[in-house]
Amino acid sequence: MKLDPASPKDLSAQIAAAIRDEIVSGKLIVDARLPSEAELADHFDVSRPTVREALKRLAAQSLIRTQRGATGGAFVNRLSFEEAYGQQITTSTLLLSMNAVSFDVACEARYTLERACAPLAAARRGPDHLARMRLEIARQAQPDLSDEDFCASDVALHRALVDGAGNPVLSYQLAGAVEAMQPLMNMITFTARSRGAIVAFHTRIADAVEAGDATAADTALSELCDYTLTLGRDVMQARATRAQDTAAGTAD
Amino acid sequence: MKLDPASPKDLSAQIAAAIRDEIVSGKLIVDARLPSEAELADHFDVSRPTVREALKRLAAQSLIRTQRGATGGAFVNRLSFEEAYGQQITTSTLLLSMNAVSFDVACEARYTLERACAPLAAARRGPDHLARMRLEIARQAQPDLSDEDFCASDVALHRALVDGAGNPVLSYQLAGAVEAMQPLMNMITFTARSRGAIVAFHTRIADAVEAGDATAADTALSELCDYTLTLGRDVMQARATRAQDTAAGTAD
DNA sequence: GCAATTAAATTGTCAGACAATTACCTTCCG
DNA sequence: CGGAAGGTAATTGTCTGACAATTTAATTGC
Repeated sequence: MKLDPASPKDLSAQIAAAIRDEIVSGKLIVDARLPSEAELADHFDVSRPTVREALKRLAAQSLIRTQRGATGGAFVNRLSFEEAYGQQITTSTLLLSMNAVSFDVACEARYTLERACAPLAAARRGPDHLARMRLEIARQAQPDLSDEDFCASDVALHRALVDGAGNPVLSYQLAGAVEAMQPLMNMITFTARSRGAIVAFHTRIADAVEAGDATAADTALSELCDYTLTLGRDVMQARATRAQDTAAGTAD
Repeated sequence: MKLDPASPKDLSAQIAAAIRDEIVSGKLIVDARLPSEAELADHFDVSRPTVREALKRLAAQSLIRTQRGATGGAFVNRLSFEEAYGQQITTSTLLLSMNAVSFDVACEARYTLERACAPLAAARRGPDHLARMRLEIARQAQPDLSDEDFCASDVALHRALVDGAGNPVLSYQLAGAVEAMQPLMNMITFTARSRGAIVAFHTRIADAVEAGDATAADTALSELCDYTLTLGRDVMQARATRAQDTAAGTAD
């Protein structure tokens, strides 16, 4: 096997890319066993540590799994929706936090996508989805809930809504949009009044989904989006004012 | 640093998780330099190859980048939208191909999300987005275009539409949904008639976006979705019939 | 025939070494 | 004094060889 020595990439990166291509192209099917590390080292004419680094790269993306022992080795892994969810969420979270994405942009993206799911959820949701939504709404009404827990419950409710659409691909795509917003939402300190308003919105959404009323669900989501944006702007403004005051105080 | 020896995970996986946590939690900020491999090996009380495997795992997820030389080392990488796109697309593609997601489900997810972007695109698209859409439509009208190229152009057009919404987070989320569909779409052999119909839909969409008519864009997308589903079902049915004929022929 | 033991294959980890690359410092010459 | 050449140190990239841990399969003993 030829590896381009003039490539800017590491050998392990090249090997990982070569194996990844074989998986994506279908040459290596699910649960197929890769050659042993020693055989791969021979094949690519590199040492075993280099092969191992390549395999770890693939393992990090859940493309392969490894097993020790006589019949062990590296196997092509069936990428589960669960694993894909997880990867999507960490990637989305990092993307948002590292690129200074504004609250407004992230919020718009989230609710735009979520509103798209609402009609499907209204038409197809099962009793379990509805029950999960009601459960989270009840939790959110507890006054002693911390802001973090309130946000977590918020995420859970919205995931129940998305799952209610009954399309796993949609759920997967939305996972990133919904979950990645949580750190941004956690920056908001919810007052008792704003919590009450949000719970009211959630109740309207759940009612609409229960009634199969797509339009009402969409309207409630749209208004919730606007309300969330307002909350976010208030917090930003208050923070800016406070920073200004502090600056004035130290300058004095 | 303590690593759980009873953990089911490899040492390199544990180390990778520990460093990843520091990045996600913000303890290690963008462009911060990690300790050298030798120092990490000391810190975690493992050998350098083990540390390297951990670093390769993180590199595979674009969380770090490495640089050789005196002032080199591993640095926390700013995850760019570009990199995130790429990861999303490969993950989505594998998820669809490995889990036997039906054409219908994938198609519904794609068009549901895309329709959500249409109103924003109609309101905000720049002249460049419109030009890209017109360009791809012109390309699709060429009769000597291969099926693969036709599909690629289709993807490009829809990406232009999504980008027209002017929300990079939305574009990122949609990248997976749109691009991952391409292999599935490539299974469809487009007849001259179906190509003409699709180009007509695309023209309607572009016209609506140009006019800022969100409703018309949504309607055209919705009808295009239905039409695509019909095409897919026809192909599946034809394939099933052919398989049946072949089976009957061999049984004879 | 069955259970216990042994052998073999494979991944996981370690130690040490050298090569390649890059920034920085020193030295020498103009 | 300045600049260029070369040397030096730090760091990652790669290799070799070895041993440990784990799991399956074969073998042996009863």
